[in-house]
Amino acid sequence: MDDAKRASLMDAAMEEFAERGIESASYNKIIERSGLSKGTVYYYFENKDSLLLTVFNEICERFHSAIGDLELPDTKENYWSISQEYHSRAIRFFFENPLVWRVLFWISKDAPYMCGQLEPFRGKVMRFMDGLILRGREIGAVRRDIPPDTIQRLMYALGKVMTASIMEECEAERCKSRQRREEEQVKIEKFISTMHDLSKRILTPEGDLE
Amino acid sequence: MDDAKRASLMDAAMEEFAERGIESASYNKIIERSGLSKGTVYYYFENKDSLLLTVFNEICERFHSAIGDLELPDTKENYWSISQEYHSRAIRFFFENPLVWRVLFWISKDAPYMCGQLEPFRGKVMRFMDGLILRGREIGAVRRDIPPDTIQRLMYALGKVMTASIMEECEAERCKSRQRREEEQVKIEKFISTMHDLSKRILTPEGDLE
DNA sequence: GAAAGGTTAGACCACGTGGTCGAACTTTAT
DNA sequence: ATAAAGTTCGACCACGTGGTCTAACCTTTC
Repeated sequence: MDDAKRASLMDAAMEEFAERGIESASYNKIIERSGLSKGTVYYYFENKDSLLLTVFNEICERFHSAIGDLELPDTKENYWSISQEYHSRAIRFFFENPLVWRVLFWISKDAPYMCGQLEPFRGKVMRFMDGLILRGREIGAVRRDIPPDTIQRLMYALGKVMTASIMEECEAERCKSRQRREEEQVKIEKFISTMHDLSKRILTPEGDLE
Repeated sequence: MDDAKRASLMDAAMEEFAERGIESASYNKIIERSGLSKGTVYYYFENKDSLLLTVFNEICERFHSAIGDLELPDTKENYWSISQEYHSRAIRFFFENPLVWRVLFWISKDAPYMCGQLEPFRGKVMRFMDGLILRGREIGAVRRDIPPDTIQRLMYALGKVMTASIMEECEAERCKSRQRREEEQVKIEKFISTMHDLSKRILTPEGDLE
């Protein structure tokens, strides 16, 4: 498929998905937005799901390359600095790609709808985080009295709520008082440390609480 | 409207909402499920939204009367016992009304769709929790470095993830090994204390961490 | 008993949806 | 130059949706 066409289709899909969510997004509307014809789009993507798969894959790759390589920690002390670095990179990426953030936000909501088809791609985005938590358990940085998958969900929920809060706040500020970029950076800085504090509090095993 | 008819409509609506979520629920399907005719239902509820409003109101009342009256705490020590009592009652209620849990789950997802029309009713369910957090701030039981509404969202997310986890777990156990009710109670007991521990960790102000 | 008002039933409508299809156009291979 | 393959187009279809409307049916009132 022609690069320009592909790009305009991806953009249209991202916008539609971001605005209306995965389930509510209309394939017809996406096609309309892209400026391509129905025949063309259907020629390459038999339905909305297969298009979503491609969009999601692209998102995952962008995210993955934005995070770069981070090694799993091998000591407790190591754990927290790596965890913080990860949070830091992730939040910065989302700040620079708000559309991606919204699409992921919706995907995490509508997840059951795709019935696990997205799992392999989700893996790319989440593998590190999942692995981090498991490793944390092994080296004693993460509590063991809560099942790993519950911990994972907790951390995703934490990330989601906190990121949504800070993004909304900055969005609002930008609208009304067009705050300077540096101020925003300070806020993000503080946000990251709050995130870090929270995840540390939640994860630390009983005995290690100071 | 006839009581029996009203009840069958409410049941149908609850089921449909619980299964498919608020947005995806089909008013047509609800009507069909209820066994009533289109004319009848439209005679009382002009659209899906107004039906949802009624359903939600009923849920709120049930929840509210299940929780009963709890006073807001006036000391730090008081705070945690009341908070735990609230969690305990809420989780027990949801365990006894899984359908209600699912509907609320969806509503919290699809909330923006109703554009705040549900707010006054939500108030009934959440007022105590919201008030508790604010009071906690005042009496120094809850940290002040995170805005109250972010804290609230955090606590809802925490409750949602944790409740979902425990309910899924019990559901699964029930299916495969038909575990005894007492075992389940023990699990719930443990779950409540974990919830309590988590919320305490998250909320406690910096200086007060032991 | 008849008129009036409240209630019920379901045929009907317009619309947006996902999806198909054949004809036309473009590119490539022979 | 011609045939074949690849691509594009948009009219078209069946379906489920929210919602309307009239004719009939009760129930109450006079």
